[in-house]
Amino acid sequence: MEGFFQRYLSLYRPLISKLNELLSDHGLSYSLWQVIFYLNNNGPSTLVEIANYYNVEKPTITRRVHRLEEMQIIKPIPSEDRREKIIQLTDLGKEIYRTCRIKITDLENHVMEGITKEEQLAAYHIFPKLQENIRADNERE
Amino acid sequence: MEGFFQRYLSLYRPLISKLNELLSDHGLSYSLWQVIFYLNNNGPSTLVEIANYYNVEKPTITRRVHRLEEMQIIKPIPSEDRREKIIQLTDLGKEIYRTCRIKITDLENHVMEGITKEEQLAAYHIFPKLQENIRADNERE
DNA sequence: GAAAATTAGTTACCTAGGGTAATAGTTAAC
DNA sequence: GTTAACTATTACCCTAGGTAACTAATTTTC
Repeated sequence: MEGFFQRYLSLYRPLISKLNELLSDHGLSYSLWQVIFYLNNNGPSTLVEIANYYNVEKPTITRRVHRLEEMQIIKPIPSEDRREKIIQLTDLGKEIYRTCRIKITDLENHVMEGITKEEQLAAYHIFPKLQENIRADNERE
Repeated sequence: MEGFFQRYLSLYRPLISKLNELLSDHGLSYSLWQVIFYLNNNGPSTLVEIANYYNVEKPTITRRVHRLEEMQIIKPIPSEDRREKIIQLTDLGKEIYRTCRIKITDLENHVMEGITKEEQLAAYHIFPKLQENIRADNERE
C-alpha cells in the first residue's frame, strides 16, 4: 500500500483548517472542541481522563481547560479526592456543543458527496485498526 | 457519517509521530520528507511549485529548503529566470530517499496487517475525493 | 501511624511548524 | 521605459504540544 500515508496526510491540513474555520465562529478550535466532545459523551471528567483519551500530556489539557473555563463553556465541580479537578459542561457549553455538532455533521455529510456508502464504511472501520496496529507496534519497543 | 472526522483525526497524531520517529534516524521529519518526496517524483523544481503542491505558503518551503541544503540533501542548480531557485536532490539526497522510502513502505505494510485489500483500497480512493470536496467547497466562497 | 511513593494538576521553558506582511531582485506587459 | 507581476527571503507572530520541575493531596508500605 505504498502512498497510503501520503494520501492520508495530505487530507489533514485542508480538513483541520476547515474545521477550525467552522469552529472559530464560536471562538473555538478543534483542540478545544475535543474537550467539549469528550465531556458531552462521558459526563464530568478529570483532566487525566481526557489526556489519556487523546494521548496528549497533562499540561496540554490544563491549557485547553483554562481557556474553556474563561469562555464559561466548562466549570469545575467539587471532588472527593482533592487532588483532582472534575470539570463538566456548563449550560452554555452544552448549547455550543449542540450547535457545533450539527455544523460538523453537516460538513461530514457534505464532504462525503459522491462517495459510496461502502467506501465510507470501509474507511470508517479502517482508522481504529490502523491506530491499534501502530499502538501495538509502539508497545513492542 | 457522524464521527468520521473524529476517527480520521485521532489517527493523525500517532501516525505522524511514528513517521517522525522513523525519519529522525536520518535527521529528518515528515515536513522535510515531503520536499524530498516531491523532488524525487518531479525532478528539479522551484520553491513555488512545491508550495503549491502541498498547499502551504512560500516561507514554509524556504525554511524547509534551507534545512535540507544545510544537510546537503538538496542543492540549487542554475536557472534561466534569475528570480527563481531550482533545487534538486544530491546523490546523498537520492540515497536517503531510497532508504526512507523502503522504511516507510515497510511501515505502511505493517500497519495494514489484518485489514482486507478491499478496505485498504476503499480508504485509499476516498482521500483524494474528500480533499477535492473540501477544495470545491472552499472555492465556492 | 509516620515515612515514602504515587497521583493530579500546574508552571515555566522549549520546540516544531506554519501564517502574514513587507522587501529586494528580476522579468513581463504595455 | 515605466509599471505590474512574480520568486524568494526576512522578520515577526501564532498555535499547539512536549519535558522537567514543582505543589498539594492521597496511598502504600513498613
